[in-house]
Amino acid sequence: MEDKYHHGNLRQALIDHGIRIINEEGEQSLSLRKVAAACGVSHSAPYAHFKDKEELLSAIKASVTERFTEYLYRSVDEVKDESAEKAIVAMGRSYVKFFLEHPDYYQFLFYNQKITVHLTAGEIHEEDYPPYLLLKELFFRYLGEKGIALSDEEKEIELIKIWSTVQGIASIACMENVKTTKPWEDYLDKLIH
Amino acid sequence: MEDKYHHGNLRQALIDHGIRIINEEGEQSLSLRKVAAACGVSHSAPYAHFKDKEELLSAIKASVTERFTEYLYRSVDEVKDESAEKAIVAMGRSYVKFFLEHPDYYQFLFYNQKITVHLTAGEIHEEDYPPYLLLKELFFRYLGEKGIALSDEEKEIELIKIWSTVQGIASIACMENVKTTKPWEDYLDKLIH
DNA sequence: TGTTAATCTTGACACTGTCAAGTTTGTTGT
DNA sequence: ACAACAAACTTGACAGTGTCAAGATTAACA
Repeated sequence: MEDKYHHGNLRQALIDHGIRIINEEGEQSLSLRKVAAACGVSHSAPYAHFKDKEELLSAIKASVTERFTEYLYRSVDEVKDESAEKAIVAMGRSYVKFFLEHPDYYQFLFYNQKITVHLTAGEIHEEDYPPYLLLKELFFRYLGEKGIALSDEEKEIELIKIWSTVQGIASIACMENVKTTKPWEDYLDKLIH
Repeated sequence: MEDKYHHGNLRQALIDHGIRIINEEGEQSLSLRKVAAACGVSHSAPYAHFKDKEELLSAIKASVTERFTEYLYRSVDEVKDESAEKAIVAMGRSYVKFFLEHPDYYQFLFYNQKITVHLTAGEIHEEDYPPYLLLKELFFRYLGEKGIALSDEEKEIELIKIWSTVQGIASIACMENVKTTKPWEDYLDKLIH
């Protein structure tokens, strides 16, 4: 750092301060100039690392997605000695909890149509979206433990149903204008019918 | 209209052009000045009707929510002679279809944390959120038709599960970066287990 | 008909994203 | 060691933004 002309690691600093600002002040109030100032560089410095604001947001989004994925894996790991059903519920709870702990991340991750996640490279299909992979793995383990046999099609339908339920509950829990009468945790207990 | 100093119905014109712009160019590119220009009025004119940009967006949001609700009711009405289960599926399909037809509305309706819907006045609780009321009505009819008896708690849990599943599927269907292998309609067929 | 309040305009301000041009520094080839 | 080059960063400018204050126009009403 210090007072060098070259920052040293501006790219990562921009991402980190960007995440902090989004979480503290909301996405709306994140500006390139503000992030630059937070990193102690001039207002145009970010353009050496990102084509435009969109590209910085995309990088921030990828970074948040990584943290989200780690968060899910950690929660599942904590109950790794118990049943797959417990693990799925644990994952669902963490899924929602993550966004309640970081209220601005939900909108940021899922609802910037102009931003596409680039975890590695290219578009993300369900098949290589890490949270989905985790759920898939757990669900297959669940089917094994229960001795349930399903066709591939039935499996996918069930998977999408579970995933979308969790996603939907997170969505509802994050909506400030819609309140459920029961705490959201209650809706996750019977995630698998 | 004409060349009068007083527009006549500027408030509604701002809302209508606002909706059009959001749907044509996306929410990001909606500015107060642009809407004002579209209405043929000076850049500060909107301030006679809305405190700030947020308040205009809030009015637009309420207007879109109304259209959304109407859209759902219409689709349910089209199958009013069939079973409640069919109606629920029809509603689910329309729920998703509405946002696929108006790609910018999804983010706009659900993910502007700073905007709260004011359909009549005050916050919206699940209890008086019209789409939820519709689903509730259909679900109770479904239970009657099937002769299923549930406790109030069980009823609510099932309702939230159905609602969040539909919401989640809409969410997934609207995500450009996540693609399912099957068309989203397939995941709605077995909405009720 | 005169007063008042609502509606709209004009002008200004700070802030935004972006670009062009110039400056500093690390790297690389000889 | 040194020149050449490319990457990283600065400075300055531009159009567009939300918002406010002050003034102009008009409708409504006493």
